[in-house]
Amino acid sequence: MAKRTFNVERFFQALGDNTRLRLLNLIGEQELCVCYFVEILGHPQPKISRHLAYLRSAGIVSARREGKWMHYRIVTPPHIGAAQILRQTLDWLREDRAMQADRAKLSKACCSPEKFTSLEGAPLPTAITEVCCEAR
Amino acid sequence: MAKRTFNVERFFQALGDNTRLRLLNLIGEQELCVCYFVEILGHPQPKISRHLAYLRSAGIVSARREGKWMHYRIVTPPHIGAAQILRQTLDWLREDRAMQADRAKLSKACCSPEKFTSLEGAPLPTAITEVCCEAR
DNA sequence: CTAATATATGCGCATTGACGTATGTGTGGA
DNA sequence: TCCACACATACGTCAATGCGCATATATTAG
Repeated sequence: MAKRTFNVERFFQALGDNTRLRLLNLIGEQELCVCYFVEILGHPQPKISRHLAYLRSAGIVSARREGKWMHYRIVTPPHIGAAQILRQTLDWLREDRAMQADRAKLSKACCSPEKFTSLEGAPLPTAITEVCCEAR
Repeated sequence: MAKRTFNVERFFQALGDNTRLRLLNLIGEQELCVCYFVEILGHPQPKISRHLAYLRSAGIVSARREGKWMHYRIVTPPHIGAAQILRQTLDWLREDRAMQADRAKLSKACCSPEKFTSLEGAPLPTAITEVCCEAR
């Protein structure tokens, strides 16, 4: 399914879109299902889905199905250079105001899911579960 | 002329094209004039020029006129994150076979300009002059 | 089997990007 | 002043991309 040969052009092209950068920023070190992206970014679901497909075709994320939900996580690219660049990009995003706001909203959604009716029944992200909810 | 506000999307989009990566690889730490790109890459001059303009619009390179020649060099982006990513990208390119071949061809063109009639009279690159010709 | 939910994909449209070809612009030499 | 040279830009074309909207697919519940 996913492209076999890692493509440098495709890699950078995938990073050349703000929506996709926001998605990557939200995923971070965890595994997230699509409904969170839709809720946090406030964009129509097909748009989110297509951007995730783009990231997948570029070999930057992978998808795992769990029942009705699709979980996305960041994949370490086969090339060391690309891996370093991806990590550095994520570090860079972490310092951005708007990206921080996105992550804060995600934390809130995980800790207080009652305020996000669209997320009722949605599986919690992998790592955020502890990070976020143990802190309370 | 060049875009005032550094744009992250534009930055990555600029890196998402092999021709532009080859140009950046050729420039490296030096200053090169357009005729070298045309000669080494073997692409039509307008194509090279347009890609250089793209890189310039993305704030990745800057141009300096010296007589008839335009010298291009890599600019350090204003954002630390972007600067690191750009440097890492250049390091990554350095390890690529095809990119090494490009640089080798450039060295040859500088050391033996008599074999590259299109480069007669062209100003030598800034740093390659010593690096390449002192070694012989 | 049917319905509902979560997600993916098809379609039409507008924008951008890459390319070749032709032409414009700036500079120095005759 | 006119020409040659180095480079940039305009134009037309075609492919890729992004988007909204509608619809298809997969899975689970009933």
